[in-house]
Amino acid sequence: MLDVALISHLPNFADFSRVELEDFIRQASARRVEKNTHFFSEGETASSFYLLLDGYIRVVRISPSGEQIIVRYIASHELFGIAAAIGRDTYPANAVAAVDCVALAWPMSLWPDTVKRFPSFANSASATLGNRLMDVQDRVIELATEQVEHRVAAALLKLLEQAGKETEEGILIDIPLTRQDVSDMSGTTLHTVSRLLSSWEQSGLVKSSRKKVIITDKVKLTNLYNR
DNA sequence: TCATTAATTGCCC
DNA sequence: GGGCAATTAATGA
Repeated sequence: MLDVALISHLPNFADFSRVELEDFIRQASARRVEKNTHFFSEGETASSFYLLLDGYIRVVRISPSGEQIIVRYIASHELFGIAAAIGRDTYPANAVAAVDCVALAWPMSLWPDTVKRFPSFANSASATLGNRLMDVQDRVIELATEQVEHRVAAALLKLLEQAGKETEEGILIDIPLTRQDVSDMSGTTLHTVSRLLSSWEQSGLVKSSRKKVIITDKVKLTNLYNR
């Protein structure tokens, strides 16, 4: 039996009564997904919507030429797979666990009624979609106008926002992240990312090792990006 | 220890 | 900047 405490503190559920929340969570099922396996794939019938409780998810699309593009990462407490909210009956992208993940899943058939009954739920879903739309727009502009250095810096700063964790050395991006991953996010190659990270490491902006990036000077990295 | 996967670097376009 | 290859490093079975 799932506990309402898992979600009761989230703004999505602000106007659910205790009973309504209990009823809602009774209809959820917990889904554990191992690192590097799919929650769902692009084009699949969207039978559930999800709330990520723990972990990080990569949203991935495959370009016509077969290259993988990381569209974004999803962090804990975000809704995902909300195809119904944008009037689709299939998922628009692949959702892959970047680490071992736990999420709650509800049947998509509950979506319309839930949105109707609970403004807090509807509003936070809209906000989530709105934020993602803004991110996409930012990235379109970046890809069209910015230098590679700026795009890579922007990708790292975005991840920092979502998955930053304070450590003694700096702020760690708390997701296993290869050079390839970073290049799949910023439209460049792993070689260029490797070279950039090496030079940034020399000038003290970041520290990186295998699947790990720590930002040691966020201000300088941000300035680099704003130039 | 071995096989696999990731990262770095140099050379060339 | 990207593509490629050679090499080295880290990791996990």
